Amino acid sequence: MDRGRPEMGRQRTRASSGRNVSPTIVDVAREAGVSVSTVSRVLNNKPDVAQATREAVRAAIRRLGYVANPSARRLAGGRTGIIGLVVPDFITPYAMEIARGVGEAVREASYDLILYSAGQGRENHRGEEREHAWLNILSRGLVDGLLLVLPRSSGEALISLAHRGFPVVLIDHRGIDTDLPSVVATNREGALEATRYLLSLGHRRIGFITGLLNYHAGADRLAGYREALAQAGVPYDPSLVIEGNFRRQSGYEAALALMRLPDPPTAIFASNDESALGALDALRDLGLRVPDDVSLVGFDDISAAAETRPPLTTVRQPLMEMGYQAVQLILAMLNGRSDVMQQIQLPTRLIVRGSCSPLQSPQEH
Amino acid sequence: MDRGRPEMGRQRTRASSGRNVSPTIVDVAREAGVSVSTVSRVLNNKPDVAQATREAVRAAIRRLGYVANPSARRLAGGRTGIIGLVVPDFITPYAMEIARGVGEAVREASYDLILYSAGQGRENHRGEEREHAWLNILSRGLVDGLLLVLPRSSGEALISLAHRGFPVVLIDHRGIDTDLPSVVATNREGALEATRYLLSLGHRRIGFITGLLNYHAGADRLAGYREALAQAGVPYDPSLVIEGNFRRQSGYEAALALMRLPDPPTAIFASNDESALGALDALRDLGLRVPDDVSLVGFDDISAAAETRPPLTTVRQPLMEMGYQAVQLILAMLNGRSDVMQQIQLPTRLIVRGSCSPLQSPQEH
DNA sequence: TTGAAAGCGCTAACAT
DNA sequence: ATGTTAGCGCTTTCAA
Repeated sequence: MDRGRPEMGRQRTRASSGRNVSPTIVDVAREAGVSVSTVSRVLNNKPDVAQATREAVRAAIRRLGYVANPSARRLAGGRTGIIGLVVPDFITPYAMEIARGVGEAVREASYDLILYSAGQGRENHRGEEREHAWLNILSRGLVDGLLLVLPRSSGEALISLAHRGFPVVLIDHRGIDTDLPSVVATNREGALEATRYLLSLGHRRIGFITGLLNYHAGADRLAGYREALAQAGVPYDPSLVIEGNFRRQSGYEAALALMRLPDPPTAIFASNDESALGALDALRDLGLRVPDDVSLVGFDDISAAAETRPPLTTVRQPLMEMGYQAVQLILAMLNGRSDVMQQIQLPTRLIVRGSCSPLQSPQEH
Repeated sequence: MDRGRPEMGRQRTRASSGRNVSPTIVDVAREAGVSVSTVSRVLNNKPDVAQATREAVRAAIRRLGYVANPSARRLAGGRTGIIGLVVPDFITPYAMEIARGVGEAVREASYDLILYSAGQGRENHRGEEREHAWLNILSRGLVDGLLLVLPRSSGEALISLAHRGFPVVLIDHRGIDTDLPSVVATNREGALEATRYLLSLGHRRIGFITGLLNYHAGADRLAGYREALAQAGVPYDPSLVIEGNFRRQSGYEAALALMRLPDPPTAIFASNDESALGALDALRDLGLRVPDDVSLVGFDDISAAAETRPPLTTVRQPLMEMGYQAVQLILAMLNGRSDVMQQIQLPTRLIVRGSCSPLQSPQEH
């Protein structure tokens, strides 16, 4: 078959034909009177380009309003300058607070940020499967590195991604046992401090509303609670521990259950602010006053925590800072230091506001 | 120069050499024993593929865990199946509420969603310029269509994008005078209704805290306020109108200024809930009771509005619905109906809660 | 119904 | 210091 002279392609490229929709690197090259490689070089700030040439190319770029196509860039093995952030949803303040820290750090580093929500349907059926597909998609085509908040993907998928050399950092990861780079808060210590605080106020019957216990954060907070109790010599009473799921509604129901106990607690520690907010609603519905009748402590310090009545005493988790640090980590990896295998742990801090008061010992009356 | 037999390329492609990092279409083709074009056909659900072949390819895809690379896809002129949403920031409930509606609609249509924040620094220096660059980037490489909330880009850039045939829908756009497809709420009518409500309660001196007046939403709400006043025969008093910027802090300051007037208003209408929240703070700091001493109305009905004390009477803007409708619009465009040039306008609705009360006419005492 | 091959816009060897 | 060219993974004519 005659396929000779293929260089006389039967079809002219779009770029070399009439007027174009959007300028390409070829247009810039022609405009500046140089080759595409030279344009590529100045685009990527490579050395070995004469100063005059460099400026001529820059001028051409400006004249044409040229912006490089990131897909083509990545496809050809280059960088997109974009970092991806995968969050569980676009709604909870928790995730958005992290996104804020990420956004700030990313901007400082002159990267751009793209957000993707893994499964708007929370914990639903195909959530993990879809996140799996997305890891693939994002990592292969769109971004230079990936930050995952509360990843739901199986450790295997993530690990293989990372082992392929793709930069990944986990933020507040769940029970994935791996040595992937990650950023977490001192959940156990935070819960320990909060429980001690309640103990120091004289409380002995302290209700605990758990989070999802298959999350590291959930399990660790429960561990901190138990540890504080043990250290204080207060026996652990399983009936005071109600399993929740971090959601406001579950906090409401748990608090109701707790206060209907024959011997109800005098204080409640919720595993996060959202469920503490739910507990607050329940307490109010029960006609109980906070902190007079029962003390309440949350975890996270989302902005709503300061605005409840009374304002919520809570354990602050440095969400923004966690996002910020995660970016620093991934930046290091992006800059070749693939040896980084750090697990950053950031300290929590008890924020005392108005939702707790000393126990009024009934026997003293 | 001898460049004969180019088919004996001196370098084997990565895909055809040893084991691969991530399976490509070539791998799937080999696995299924067909050509890449056939794989592409089944990938894109094209006709003219034998049922048996189609299934064999599907099986191969499943076996390999293959996921198509969207960058390559788009570069080659295909679809990515991803829709982009550009929001002013990741924080304000306003934008996130819209994102929620978008997320829902997008999922229903089996598309995926990517979020980008145009200028986390709000209204800052290079905000518009950066958004411009992003329009280019997103539209050329990453997504099939773009939804813009409160676009800050010059109309020109947007229009040229749209004229190139790229699907764009504006949500709650600013003063861009264009006939691009867009979704907005009935801002003027909403403000009209709210003001009438205050009027019906007997209020005559109604303070107004504006939003940014270079936003359509801001200007239209002011217009609605003035129109209601005019219709009721109440003279317009410029000293009762304080310019704000939609932010909580500006609402605080405006309310302060309003109440320090020699003849202060008996009711305040803020251009959005966030500034109404700020006004509420100011009123409280001033020792004024809402609604007894002064009535207050907001706009938007963000979720926090129902949780203030007293709960805020406000004009509900169907934020989620706006996002949802915007997706329907872009979907229509994506499906070839490039004739769609609709301006969807969604109705607002007054939500009466506890922050307003009838005017206690002092002269009747 | 299937396959071959030409691009899409870009980067990275490899030449010069 | 600059140009040439071979891919990157995919879609899409065009042939068979």
